[in-house]
Amino acid sequence: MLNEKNGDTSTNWARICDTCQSAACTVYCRADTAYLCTGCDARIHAANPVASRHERVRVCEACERAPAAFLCKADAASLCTTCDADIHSANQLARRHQRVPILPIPGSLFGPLAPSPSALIMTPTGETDADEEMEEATSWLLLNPVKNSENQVNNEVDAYLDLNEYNSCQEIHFTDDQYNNQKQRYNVPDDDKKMYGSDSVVPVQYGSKGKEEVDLNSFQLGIEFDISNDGYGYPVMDIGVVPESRLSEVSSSVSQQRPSKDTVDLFSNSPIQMPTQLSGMDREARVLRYREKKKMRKFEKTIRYASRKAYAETRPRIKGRFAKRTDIDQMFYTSLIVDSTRYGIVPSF
DNA sequence: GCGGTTCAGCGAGCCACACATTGAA
DNA sequence: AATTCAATGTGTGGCTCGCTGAACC
Repeated sequence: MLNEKNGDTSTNWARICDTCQSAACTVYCRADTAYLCTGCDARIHAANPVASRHERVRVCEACERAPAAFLCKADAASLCTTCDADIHSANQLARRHQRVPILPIPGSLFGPLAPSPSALIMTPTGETDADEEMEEATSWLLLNPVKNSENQVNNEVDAYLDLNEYNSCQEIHFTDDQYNNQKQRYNVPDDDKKMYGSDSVVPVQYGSKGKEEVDLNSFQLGIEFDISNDGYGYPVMDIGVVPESRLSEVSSSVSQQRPSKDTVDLFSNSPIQMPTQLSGMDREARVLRYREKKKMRKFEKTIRYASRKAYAETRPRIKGRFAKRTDIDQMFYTSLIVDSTRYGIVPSF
């Protein structure tokens, strides 16, 4: 994974850090035109105020060789333009994956790198499991006002699809300036314009645009871009109306990371528009995507205690089951005896 | 069309034990 | 009220096995 010289594109090995030449790079610094590992990034960009302003972007999770330009929410992965194009041109379903531009990491924060956007999608920073469950339940319940037994399944499918597809169903055309800006930033091939346009992925530039416009665009798309304190911009999906009781509970912890108030107001004041008619193909694609997502959701697992995970991973097993350490010791002792007798060595304990 | 066989995929259950939680002293 | 201690409950990952549905004869 690491046996690769910098700049060598002949292999699929991950690019190694330009500085330490040992660890796999995790970010790309445009100002330095350098790929850096987490440690070197923190060290270099904490050196002085000028360096701390360098904009960095994460490295593509697929090829691990180029700066990530887009975040695919369906795959929960940060991808460079090449991998994004490759992966999302594979089939119609993949083509419909929603992707959002990745905003650069600000230089103001140091220490451990903030979690990757993809990780944030899975378990957004600062959110508890209860928050996620609430979001999920809310996203389902709010969009399934009528749940009778006869149409429940269809309603669930439709509602879930509609919520997620709402963005992509809209005819969104971002301006050439917007597109060119993003393209210039991430070297997006011209061919991708149509692709991203069809996917309704609107590059959002916080630097050049007012917050109000961004919010408007985000609402139109149903995407709320979260510019948290760590500077990562990532979309927060499926955040609907939060019950006030719960909102008050979570607002203190969440308020620093997302402008949830705006979302609540927008959604509560503006009824969500649902697509009225779906063509056969469209619906089939939606159902496929629904199943795909549901499958993914089923396998999603949140680790509550990392320490227990670490223990479980190091714990001895017999046929997959956790084994008593005494058993393992006994096995070790037995094997040792066998080996010892084989080589004529008598163990002394 | 029906019944039997084979195969693949999926999910529940199992295991030990560190750690969290709870209740009593 | 605060602290300590013991008892109980929980969560963790890899493997196996049984169930189910599809495919085939």
